[in-house]
Amino acid sequence: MRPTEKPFTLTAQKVSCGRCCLRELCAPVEVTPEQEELLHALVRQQHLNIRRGEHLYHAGMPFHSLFAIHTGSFKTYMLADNGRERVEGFYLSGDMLGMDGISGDTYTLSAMALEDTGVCVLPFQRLEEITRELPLQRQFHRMMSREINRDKGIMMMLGQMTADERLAVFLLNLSQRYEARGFSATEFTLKMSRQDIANYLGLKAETVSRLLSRFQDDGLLTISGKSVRLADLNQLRGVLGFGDGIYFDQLP
Amino acid sequence: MRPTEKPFTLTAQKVSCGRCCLRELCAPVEVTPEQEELLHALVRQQHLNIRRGEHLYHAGMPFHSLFAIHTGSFKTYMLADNGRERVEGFYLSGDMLGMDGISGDTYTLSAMALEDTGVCVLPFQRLEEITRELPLQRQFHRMMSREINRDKGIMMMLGQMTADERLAVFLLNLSQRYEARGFSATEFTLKMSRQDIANYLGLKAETVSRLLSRFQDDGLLTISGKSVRLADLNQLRGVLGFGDGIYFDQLP
DNA sequence: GCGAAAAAATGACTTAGGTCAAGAGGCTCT
DNA sequence: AGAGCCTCTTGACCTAAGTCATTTTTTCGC
Repeated sequence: MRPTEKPFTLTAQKVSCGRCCLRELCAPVEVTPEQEELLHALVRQQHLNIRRGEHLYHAGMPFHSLFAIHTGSFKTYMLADNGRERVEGFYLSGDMLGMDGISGDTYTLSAMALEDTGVCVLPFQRLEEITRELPLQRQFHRMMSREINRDKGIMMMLGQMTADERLAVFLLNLSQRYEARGFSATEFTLKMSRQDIANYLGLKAETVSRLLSRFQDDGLLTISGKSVRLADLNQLRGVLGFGDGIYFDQLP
Repeated sequence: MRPTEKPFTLTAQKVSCGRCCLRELCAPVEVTPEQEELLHALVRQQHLNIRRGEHLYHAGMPFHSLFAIHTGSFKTYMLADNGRERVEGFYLSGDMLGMDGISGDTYTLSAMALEDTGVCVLPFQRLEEITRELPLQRQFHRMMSREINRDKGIMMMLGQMTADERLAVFLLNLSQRYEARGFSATEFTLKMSRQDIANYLGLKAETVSRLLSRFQDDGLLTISGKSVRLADLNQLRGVLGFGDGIYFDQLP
């Protein structure tokens, strides 16, 4: 999986840090070069590399920072008292992670890397200061609200959709997000296990397996292990019987 | 349904506006009298009375304000393209409404009054200014994050819980929220229809009806129309088979 | 306070998705 | 490279919750 678009020059790479790590935060905002430098300074401050299967943070850990995913992907999940796990979301490069921690002193979710990853650490206090100084406060609030609306979309799904609708929404959403990152919208790798997908969708792994096979039989997609090729996006949208998109308010 | 605690004096009533409308925002923060006056000015600016069944805002309407519920309660819901409705939440007095609108220029949900209500209008731009000036920015972020975590809780529920667990969580959550507002934790009125409860919980109205009857047969509660009396909170918690509380991170 | 209309309760029956079990690939670690 | 362990797939069967239909209760407009 690699970008289908222009490769980065060295200068572009530097810019890409603002555009990539923090793109969710400052996407459509105009900042002066000095302000941009301020942001870069924040981002550059601390990088982390988390290996596949390792945690970026655990539920209950003291909250100090948000994280911008530079490369790789994460799942977030919570563990109920009785041990039931619930996968809350999948986060790709450019997504912001850790907003669950803002409301308290600790994170409420755990974040596990689905592959080897690189993240930028954004000390929250400093970030609050910067968003206050730069014209980013509104942007920051938008970002949080987007997270709220994303969750509303998932609730819609979990509350009302059938199993095949859920899987279709999931695939279309991934497709859309990869596309927004310059990757192919129709061919990508599922970094997460069937079990994780199922859990996220409120289903069982067997059901996801069966549905993937059925979608393949119906010519909607080709799947082999973790690699999917969406053969017919429109037909896949057809599974929903109506427009999609509202379900996962993603980046503008 | 009336507060079980001390009645308000006139002065208390004035204070109560900060404590009631905005309690979610500034609950544990110490503000100077002048700052408090600033807040009150914001709150006093515009009041609305919305009658049962009327809307406070519709999905798609331009976003300008948040709303603090002074008295009464609302449901928020979204309508999918195909007409399916999804109830997203129930909001009681003191709750903040409208955060779904922050991420865009319009509200993404609709908010309908479940009874005759009074709300304070909080122009968002002005609110952002105030939270920046007063030491409330962090509080405001907390409030938004709480909304995020609340949704995570609902997702947990919709994704993994059985019908009776869902209903038990729902009732316990309401109980807790009424208690936090000074009402009885065990006797209250369901302002919303069975249909709304069912929709919110990802069930069908018939299932909710049957479960309420079964809970009554099992001695967990007494229900008559819209009035519930939770007879045995612990037994109700027992339906969950484990601790509750994490599912609906409410006010501190 | 009355009658129409909506909401709620209840019963009979159906079904989508879960459960359990067994086999097939496909990674990882030496 | 090969053993062992996951993860995935597939089949057979089961059950929780949904659907549909009917009755009862509540609500609301006049």
